[in-house]
Amino acid sequence: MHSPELLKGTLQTIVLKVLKDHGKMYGYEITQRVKELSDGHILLTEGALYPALHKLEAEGLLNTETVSIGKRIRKYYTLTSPGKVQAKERVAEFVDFIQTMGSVLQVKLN
Amino acid sequence: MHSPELLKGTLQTIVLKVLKDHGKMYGYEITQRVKELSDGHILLTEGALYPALHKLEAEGLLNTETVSIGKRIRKYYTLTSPGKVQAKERVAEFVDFIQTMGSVLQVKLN
DNA sequence: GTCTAATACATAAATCACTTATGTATTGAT
DNA sequence: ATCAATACATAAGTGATTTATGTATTAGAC
Repeated sequence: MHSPELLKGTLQTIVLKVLKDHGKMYGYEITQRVKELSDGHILLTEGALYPALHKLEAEGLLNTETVSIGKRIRKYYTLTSPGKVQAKERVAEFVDFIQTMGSVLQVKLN
Repeated sequence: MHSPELLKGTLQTIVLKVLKDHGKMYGYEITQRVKELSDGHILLTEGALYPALHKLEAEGLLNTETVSIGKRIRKYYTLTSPGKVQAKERVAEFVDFIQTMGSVLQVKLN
């Protein structure tokens, strides 16, 4: 894991983009996918993820569909149309931020 | 300005690296330099900067030298030896973080 | 056949960096 | 003279995230 400080403010961006790239997903699946994509470096905590999902849903960026797998419950999330727009915007904003930080820290990112 | 969320956790890294690159600097000067380097995108607030400087000093990463310019006071900060090491580590950590985020968000940074 | 880890959701209290607000005082510009 | 910029500082409030806790199912190890 990285110093978790840096991760602050990136959770929603990560969730939106991962959902955009992988379509319908449920919470636990998102944590696993992000763990995979980050090579074990980013471990989303449930205490952060679930409230974030609820918030994004309340803002109309996500739709939910609850499915029963045997006796276990899964809540699948998908992006709404505004959600797709937001995903794009958030990623663009992040890239922009990185560019700026590159200038300030005088580092090359590639 | 960017969404300020993303900036969280980067303040110490910025301060340490700017001090490493520009040598002896005082607080206000740091805000101006960062503003310049970031093309006006990153505006450090005093309420964040001064406490951060005090904290870094308390941790032994910075040395201070108070100078009177006429009747105005300036507190110049320089990196200590551990401060230089930290500057390097923090930047490396940030670059690492960016790399990881690039994988998760599937974006190319360059 | 039972115990542990993994799966899967959820919420509440505590933390902590940072914003916002406020304060003091000097200097330069109009 | 007045306002903006320079230059420091601290305290209250905010809010995303961590940590802690809770419930319940399923798969694998021994």
